Amino acid sequence: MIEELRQLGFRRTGGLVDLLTAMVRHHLPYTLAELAELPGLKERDQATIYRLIMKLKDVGKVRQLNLTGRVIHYQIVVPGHHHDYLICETCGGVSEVPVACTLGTVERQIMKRFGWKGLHHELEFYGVCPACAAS
Amino acid sequence: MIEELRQLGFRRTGGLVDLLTAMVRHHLPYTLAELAELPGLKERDQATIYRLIMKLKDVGKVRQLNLTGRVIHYQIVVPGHHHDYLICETCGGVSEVPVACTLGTVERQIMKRFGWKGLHHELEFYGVCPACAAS
DNA sequence: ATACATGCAAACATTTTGCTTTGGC
DNA sequence: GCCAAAGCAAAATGTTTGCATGTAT
Repeated sequence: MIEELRQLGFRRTGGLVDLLTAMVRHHLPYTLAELAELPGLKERDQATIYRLIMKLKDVGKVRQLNLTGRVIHYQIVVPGHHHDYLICETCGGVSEVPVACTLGTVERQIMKRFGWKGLHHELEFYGVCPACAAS
Repeated sequence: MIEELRQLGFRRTGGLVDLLTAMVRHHLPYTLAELAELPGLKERDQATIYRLIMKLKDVGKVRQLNLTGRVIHYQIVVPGHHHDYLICETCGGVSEVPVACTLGTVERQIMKRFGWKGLHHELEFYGVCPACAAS
């Protein structure tokens, strides 16, 4: 993957390697602050991580998720994988929806009928998780 | 509608009336800054609008949308209406998806099978709008 | 050698809160 | 008169940028 990025003008720096390693491990959404706490990134400046994330976003390797309004989440893009999210409005927890997503057809429909390009989507379900509902 | 809110402990203040009037007019998503520019709200303090929005959110009359990651949008809830959004990554424009949404069944499925309560969802399609694609 | 990446610090944009005054009930 | 809402100003939070230094190519 690093090789692929080098084709795109990236340098093989310690920061890039550490960041990709951390993000690929579970390919979950992370905030900038969470990334800076991950093993291998603890010593790195958040500004550095931020700039790497922006570059990876530009080439489509990272996707930005607006899950909460207060912090931005970032997730590594794994080809063939799609994610939808379940967010608890009480505890703020984020998990993935254990149900297949069927919006690909809608996406293609919009591109074809209305002339949009490069569509992708973000789907979040908000509510109260079982644990919070119990208490 | 004001009457309904009074049952919930709201006072019939000028701010509340002006805010509801502005938000109901087109029932579109607005940022706090945009709300403060709307007719009838120009003279009101943003903190006042903010606190009203929070109270309305608490009772389910307003929904928060995390469309961009940098600013939060708020939209009045109109029973029976549901909205999905098309967001241009180039110009930042927000429009509504002119296609019916079929996620209600998924929602019920998640509540039933996994024990979540009070689910609703937010769906955004991101891409490049026809106008930006042309230039 | 050169250009890009990094670290540190500061600038920015928004959201959120404290406190005093005003106004609804 | 009492308690909540409004207005003003400041604090808090998270994102983004400037600049000097280090490093990959």
